[in-house]
Amino acid sequence: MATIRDLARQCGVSVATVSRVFNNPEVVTQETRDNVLRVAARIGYLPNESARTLATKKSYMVGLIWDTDHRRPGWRHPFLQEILIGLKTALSARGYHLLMLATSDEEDGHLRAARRHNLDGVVFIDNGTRDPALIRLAESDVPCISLDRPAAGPRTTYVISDNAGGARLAVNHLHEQGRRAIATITGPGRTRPGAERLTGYRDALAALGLPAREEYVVEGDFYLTGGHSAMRRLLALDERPDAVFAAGDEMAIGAIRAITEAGLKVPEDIAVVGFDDIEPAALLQPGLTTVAQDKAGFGVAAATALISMINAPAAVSPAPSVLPTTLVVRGTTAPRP
Amino acid sequence: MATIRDLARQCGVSVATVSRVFNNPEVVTQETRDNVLRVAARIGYLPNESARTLATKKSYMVGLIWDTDHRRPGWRHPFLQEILIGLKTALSARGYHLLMLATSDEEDGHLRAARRHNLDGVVFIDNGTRDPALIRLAESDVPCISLDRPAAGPRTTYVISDNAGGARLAVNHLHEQGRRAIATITGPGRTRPGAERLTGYRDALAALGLPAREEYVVEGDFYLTGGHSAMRRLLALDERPDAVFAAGDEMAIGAIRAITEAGLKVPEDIAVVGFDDIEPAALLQPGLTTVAQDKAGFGVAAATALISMINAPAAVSPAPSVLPTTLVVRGTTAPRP
DNA sequence: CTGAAAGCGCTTACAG
DNA sequence: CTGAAAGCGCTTACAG
Repeated sequence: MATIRDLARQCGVSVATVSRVFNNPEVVTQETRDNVLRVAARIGYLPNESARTLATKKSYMVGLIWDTDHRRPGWRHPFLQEILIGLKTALSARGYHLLMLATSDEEDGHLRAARRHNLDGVVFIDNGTRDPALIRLAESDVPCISLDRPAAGPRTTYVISDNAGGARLAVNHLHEQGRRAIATITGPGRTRPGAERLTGYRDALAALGLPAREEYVVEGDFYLTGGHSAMRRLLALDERPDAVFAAGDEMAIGAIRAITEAGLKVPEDIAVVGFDDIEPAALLQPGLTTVAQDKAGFGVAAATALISMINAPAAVSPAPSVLPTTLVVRGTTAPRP
Repeated sequence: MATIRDLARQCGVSVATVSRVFNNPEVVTQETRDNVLRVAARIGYLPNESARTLATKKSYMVGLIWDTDHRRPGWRHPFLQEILIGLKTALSARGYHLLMLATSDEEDGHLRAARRHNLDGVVFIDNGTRDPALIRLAESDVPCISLDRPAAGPRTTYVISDNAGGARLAVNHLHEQGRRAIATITGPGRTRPGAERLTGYRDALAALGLPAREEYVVEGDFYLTGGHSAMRRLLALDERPDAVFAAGDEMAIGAIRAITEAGLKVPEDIAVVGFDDIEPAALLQPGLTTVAQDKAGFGVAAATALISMINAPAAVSPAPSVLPTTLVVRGTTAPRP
């Protein structure tokens, strides 16, 4: 591997000049610049990023903390994967690489990794909000951005969907279809998206003048099995709902299964709306009507906010980004017969 | 940030000794070792990885090349994601981080990135075999491992499933169910998994003494739409098959849809077997019988092979790993009525 | 516009 | 077992 010294020697200039050709080209004459570039290409010179990082304190690497240890079931993953791809693409476009950090069980493990590797910033994805290691990192001076979950710190912000707005879209749509007994299967109450979607559900009912029946609110877990058992509870009610808003597609699919098992039909007897628009939603028969999150938007918003923090002189946390959601109508909703 | 010099000063030893405490502890006395460690913890000393890499040429980072540009449709992604998680976990366990490389359009882009970042190795996932940039990298002295696709080079190997064996499992299972008119929807012929699964299908038919009818072999594209149209072709045959082996779950799902649309039933009229065991396979109704690939095994095998190459002195490519497949029986196959 | 020199934070023979 | 010194490959004031 040719070093900057080799290149300088072959060009008959100092290493400082070679360095300038790559980092500050406008300061060196056209002639030397061309020459250095030509020789560099010929001998295959490549700057050593470790040496650059050591000298500049800038790694152009962003850490990704994705706790893949607790192997949870379900279809949440495709959602995360799309976000991950969007993030990587957006970061790539601005010259940053993404370093997937090894999981660590020490409380300062993530922060240590960030410092050791001179990471310019860190992204959290699919992590618990209460994880002490994340809090530690978020509260440090390392620029951080959390996806789909709130997080706070001097140089920390987050990107989240308009969960309440999406829930209102779902309820309003069901109402337009003539449904009046609209139940909901919620996410875990402790999660931000779970809580916000429930708020949106309640607000929409109120705005429509529909009664708020507490027996129509059943808590799920964002997974298929939780949706299934929640739906069974709803089916056992004296006054069966004619529509269900499930706060996640997986739960919606579990609910549909419970409905079918009970000998009822979707959407004729009970209409179902989910949340997320994961890929299988379009492939089921009937297709799942759902509230779509802007997955690519997550990546772009996260990259933009993170890089602006990285380039900002001191502690400034941009406001959280709230991404709009859209309703995707498929076969699990239809006008009430 | 405390440096090794700060730490050495506070401990009253040389930086060399501090370095040894972390890299070669058995060579320093218990006493100094304990002292250095204690002070290090107190002042929060963290070794700078860029400096270490510069000095040692070892980064403990493995590059991941995952071409996410060509946004292909479908359910292939969950499969890749599970592999990715397995890989990351296996690498983490051995102290390696995974650097997701920015996509590049230069032919030597990946190789340059590997060299610039002092990557210890590189993993390819979901890339075309004929990509010149990958060939360039595979033929370099950088240890490389390709997942689910063959690749060759002085320090390159790959991990792949026993595709032919899996296909035989599928055909034998259909035969046991009393099916005799067994068709197949293949993957693209140019792909290794596509070609091998077709071979397995043919071999199994021959071993069972069933005739090889060329009209029962229809090429698909690994995606839902390809499976759908391939199935329509099969349904149009004079002698309709009573079973289909689709070389991918997505195609199987497309095939089921086509069968249903034709007014036929799965598995009564036509039994269907897929390949991959992607998550939705278990969630459809009826569940999809399929040949499962060992997704976690990919990650472990890849990490093991890669690290052994990294630690091997010179050019040695371990033999490719071939992972066994297993049949997962669900609702889309049943004895012929 | 360019060069000499110091410095980034480590590791590792080489002596002792 | 430990220290002094050189070296890894860059960047960046500071002079000129």
